[in-house]
Amino acid sequence: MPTASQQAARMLSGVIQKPADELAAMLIRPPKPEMGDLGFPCFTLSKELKKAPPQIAQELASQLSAIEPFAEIKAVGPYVNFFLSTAAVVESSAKAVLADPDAWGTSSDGAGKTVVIDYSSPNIAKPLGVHHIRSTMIGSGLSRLYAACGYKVVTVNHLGDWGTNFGQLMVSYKRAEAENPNQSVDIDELLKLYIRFHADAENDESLEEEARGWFKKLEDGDAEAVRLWKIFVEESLKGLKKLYTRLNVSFDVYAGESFFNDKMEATVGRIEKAGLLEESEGAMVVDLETDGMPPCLIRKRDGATTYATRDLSAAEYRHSEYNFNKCLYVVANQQELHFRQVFRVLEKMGHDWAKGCEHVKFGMLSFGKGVFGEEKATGSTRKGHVVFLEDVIDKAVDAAKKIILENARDEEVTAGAETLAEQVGIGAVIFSEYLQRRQKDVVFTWEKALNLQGDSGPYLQYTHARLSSVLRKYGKALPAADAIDWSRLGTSLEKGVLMAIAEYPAAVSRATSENEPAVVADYLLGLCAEFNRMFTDKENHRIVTDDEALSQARAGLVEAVRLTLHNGLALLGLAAPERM
RNA sequence: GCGCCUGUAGCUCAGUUGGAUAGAGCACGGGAUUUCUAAUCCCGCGGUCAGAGGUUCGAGCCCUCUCAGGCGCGCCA
Repeated sequence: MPTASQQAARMLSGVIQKPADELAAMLIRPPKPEMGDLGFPCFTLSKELKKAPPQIAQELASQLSAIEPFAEIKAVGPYVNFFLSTAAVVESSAKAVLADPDAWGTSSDGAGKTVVIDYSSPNIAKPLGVHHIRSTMIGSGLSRLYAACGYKVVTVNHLGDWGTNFGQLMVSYKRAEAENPNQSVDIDELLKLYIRFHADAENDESLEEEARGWFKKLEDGDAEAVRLWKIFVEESLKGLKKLYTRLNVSFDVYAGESFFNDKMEATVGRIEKAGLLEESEGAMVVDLETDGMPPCLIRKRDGATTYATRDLSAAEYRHSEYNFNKCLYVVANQQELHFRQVFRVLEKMGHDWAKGCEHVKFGMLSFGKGVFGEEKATGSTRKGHVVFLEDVIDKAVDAAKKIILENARDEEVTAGAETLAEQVGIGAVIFSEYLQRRQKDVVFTWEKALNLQGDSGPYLQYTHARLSSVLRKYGKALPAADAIDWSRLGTSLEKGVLMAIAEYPAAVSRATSENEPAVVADYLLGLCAEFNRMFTDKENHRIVTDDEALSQARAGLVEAVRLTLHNGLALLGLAAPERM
């Protein structure tokens, strides 16, 4: 079925000597709905026709007669504006949703393609801080977005489970164990050990040396070092997964850095074989001067590999294992140069597939005034300057619970307050990440984190609860979409809601192509605003009325909004409560 | 010094590939509930789109330069 733009372009093509696709590209959306749904600017024609744009618009409009999908075509200033008929809008919105709710917003754009998404990827052995929410939410949003577009998605958590910090932990643990033989190793205890190490190391430089020694032991396979490492990893993962579950986040694969320990030599061999490896200042590097970048360090002076080597190895592994078309790295801005280097080296190695690798970068999270004293601060786990993600979630859940109990309108809400508070509080935390485009830096404040009103997750969830509530009041099953008399809809508020519904699939595909889940969040806020505007106009837009046909059409509209919102919330990982 | 990112209302942000009078939320002031959920909605207030040039019939958007902030630039990851 041709889109409205294509149809408008075809009609224009009949009265202007220009190909329809060229005209379709010129169509724009008028700034206000009263002005029409599509607009054709006449400025460019002005030159060749030697007439004023408004005159051209008049003449064109008079030559066009409004036939479906348009109800009216008229000149407005220098534009020819097209007004869609309500019937046409219903076709691409309410009817489409109700016909197949699960398919609404999905596409087959990515059919047959695989995308690997590397996200969250925290350094373990310490709990997640709020800043981890960025990669975690952007990545999980993208994984659902790509799945909705028909891609096969493989999500990977590239855990930081290797490095000298484990040596530090071992030193700290050994010292603690000497004082207390029953020293625990749960996640909270590990953090204390970490902080303690850095506190102790300030006064005793030998500790750093000792930590490097322990890490060396770990690399050499020393039994005690390996035993401790395994315990640390296991305990960390336990805490981590608990939090992921609450956030509705999951991974297909946990392949941490240690996983590539035995794979890097082969990668270095391939780099060498490609003639890329050269010696520089005692280290082995790949020169990237012709690419305008500093050299990529492959092997340190002491022969050890680097994180670049590890990422090269991981990319090769991922490609051979999953044969991806795209491989996304949801990692902070800071690593931009690193990934540019890695991708370039992969290309130089002859890996054509490296073109499918993409760094999905995002801005930094810092702490606003009042979080750690009166100045802005960047997080430093070493100083104990962390806001734990779990604390943020818990506080948000508490705040939600308080409001739920204050506002509880019926027994069922009160009875389900615990579960609901968890859904709403976490919804607020998740959604706050989607409130701005990923490239923006974020300043964390408790006030923002705990906001449950305005542009927020709870606002969307509240709207969903309202929609559900009206449908309960309507109380009847809706017939098939074709059996509903949609012509009963037609007020400007109703049309606004229908138009908003119709835009959902485009929002999903744009969010995916731009790797920007925030587009969906933004869309949902707009959809809810449209609905709430209509819903609060109780005089003219009552849903349950004595006029059965009208009620049915409006209930159908409500259900279409609800399903769209439901699907959108699911994409972002938010629960869609039916009461609150 | 070089590279990447950001700069839009007091604050936090949108702005759909260059089109019409630049939009939301928060904050502030006013208003809406005898009837489907007020975590909502409506009205008002609020703008030199960082600045200067340029391209264009038309620029928040494209080009150049400047300014401000963030991040990065081999042996931490």
